[in-house]
Amino acid sequence: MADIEEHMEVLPGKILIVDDEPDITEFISYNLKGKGYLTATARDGVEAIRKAKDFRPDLILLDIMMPNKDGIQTIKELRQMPEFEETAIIFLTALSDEKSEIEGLKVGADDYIAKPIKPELLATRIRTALRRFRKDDEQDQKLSFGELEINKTKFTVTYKGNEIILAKKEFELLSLLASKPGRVFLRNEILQRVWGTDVIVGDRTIDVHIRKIRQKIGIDLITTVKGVGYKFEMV
Amino acid sequence: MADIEEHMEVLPGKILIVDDEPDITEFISYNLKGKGYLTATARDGVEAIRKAKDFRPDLILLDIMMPNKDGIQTIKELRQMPEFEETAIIFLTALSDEKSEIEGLKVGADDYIAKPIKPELLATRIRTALRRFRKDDEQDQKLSFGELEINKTKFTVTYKGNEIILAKKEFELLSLLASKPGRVFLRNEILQRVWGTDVIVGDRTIDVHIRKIRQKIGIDLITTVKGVGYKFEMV
DNA sequence: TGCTGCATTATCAAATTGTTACCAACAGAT
DNA sequence: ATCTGTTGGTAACAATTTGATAATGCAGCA
Repeated sequence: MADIEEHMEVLPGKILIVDDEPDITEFISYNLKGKGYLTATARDGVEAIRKAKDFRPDLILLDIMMPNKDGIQTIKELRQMPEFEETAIIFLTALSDEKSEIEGLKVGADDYIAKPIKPELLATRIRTALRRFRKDDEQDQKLSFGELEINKTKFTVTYKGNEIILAKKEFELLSLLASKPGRVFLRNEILQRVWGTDVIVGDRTIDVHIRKIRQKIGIDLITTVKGVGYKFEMV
Repeated sequence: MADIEEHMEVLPGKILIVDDEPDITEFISYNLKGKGYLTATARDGVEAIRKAKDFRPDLILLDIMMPNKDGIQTIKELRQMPEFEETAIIFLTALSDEKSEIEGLKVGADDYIAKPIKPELLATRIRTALRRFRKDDEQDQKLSFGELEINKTKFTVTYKGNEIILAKKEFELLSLLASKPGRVFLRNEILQRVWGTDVIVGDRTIDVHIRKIRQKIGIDLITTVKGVGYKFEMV
C-alpha cells in the first residue's frame, strides 16, 4: 500500500544478516540498503557473534539452520551477553518448520519470518521490531492529521495551532480512535481498551465522552457507526 | 488526503475463550491479560457465537467438549459466517483425544492445544496463530471489484470514490453476497448467516434490505435468481 | 384466471445515540 | 480546613436510525 518509507526512519537502523547461503544474505542486504538501512552479513553463528560485537546491530536476522553453529545456539549465546540482551532478533526459518519457530521464540527471538522471503513483509517486520525496541529514546510520540496534532508524550492536542485541553479519559479515547484512522472501534472494544477489562461503566458513558471531545475540538472528527462503534476520520 | 504520520501502533489482539469450566476460562483469561491481550469468555457454543459477534475476536480458543453446543458444531457455524471465515481458531482438547483433533482440523481449526494447558506454550501458539492470520501487514480487510470497494475494517462502501452509507444489516448482507461474487446464496442461507440461527424474521425482510442496498448504490449489483436466492455480480 | 414469488412503499416499534443536567470524588489553592 | 474547579460517571429524556412488517403492485406462467 502507501509507501511511507521516506519520512519515517530518521536514523536508519543497523542490521546484521546471518545465513549460510550468500545468495540470501546478498538479496536481503541489497533490499535493506535500498530502504536506507546499514547492513552487515555473516555466514554462520561464529562469524555472526564476532561481527555483532564489532558492528553493534540494532537488529539481527538469523537463519536457524547453519553449519558451524546453528541459530538457536547462536541466539542463546548472544542473549547471554549484556550488549545483546536487548537487541531485536528475527529468525529466518524454512516454511513449515514449526518446531524451530517455537524453539526460536522460546530462546528469545522476537519474531520469525518464513522463507522464501518477501521483501515487503520483511520490511514491515523489521520496522515493527525496531520500533518495539526503541520506544524510550525516541522523541515525542505524536499523531498528526493535517491541522490536528495529538502528542502522546506531552498529553496535548492542538488544532490549527490552538491547544485544546482534554481530560485524561477524553485524551485516551481520542488517542485510541486516532491510532487507527478510519478503523471502526466497537463499543466494547473501546471500553476494554480505555477503561480496562474489569471496570464496569454504564451504557452512555462512551457517548458522553465522545460528545465532550467533539465539543472541545469543534469539528467532528469522530464518526458514529450505528450498531457498531465509532471511528476517527479527518474529513 | 490527510498526511498521516507513521504511527502504526500494534494494538493487542482480542481473544475469546470458550470452555464450560469457569476455572479454565479464568485461568487462561488471567494469563492472557497479563500478556496484554484483551479477553472475553463464554461457557458454551451458543454463548460463544453470541459473544463473538459482539466482541469480534482475532482469535478464539475453543474447547471441544461442551454442553449445549460442542466445539465442532460451533466452529462449523462460525466458519459459515463471513465475519469469522478468517478468524484464527485454536481447539482445546483433552490429552489423547486424537479423534477430536483430527475432526477439529478438518472443520477449520488452525491449531489445537492439549490440556492441561501450559501458559508458555499457549502464548507461543497464540502468537504464531495471530501472526499467521494477520493479513501480511496490518492491512484493512476489504473486498474490491473495480469501482466498488467494501472495507470491512472501516465499515464503508465506496463506489466510484463516493462513500455510500449502509446500515449494519445492509452492510452485512452486501458483504456476504460480495464475499463470493457470482455465487447464488439461498434465502435460507442468507438468513442463517446474516441473521443467525435463532432469529426468526418474516419472508419479505431480505427483499427489503436488498432493495435498500440497490437503491443506495445506484447500479444493480445484486441479481435475483427467482425461486432460489440472490447473487452479487459486477456487470 | 389464479398462483407464485419478488419489488416497492409506507409505517411503526424497538434499538441506539445524542444531549443535558446533576452528583460524588478529587485536586489545588487559599 | 474550606473553598473551588475539574473530572468522570449516571440518569433521564430527546432525537434519530434501524429493521421488520403489512399492504399492494406486478410479472411470469400453468
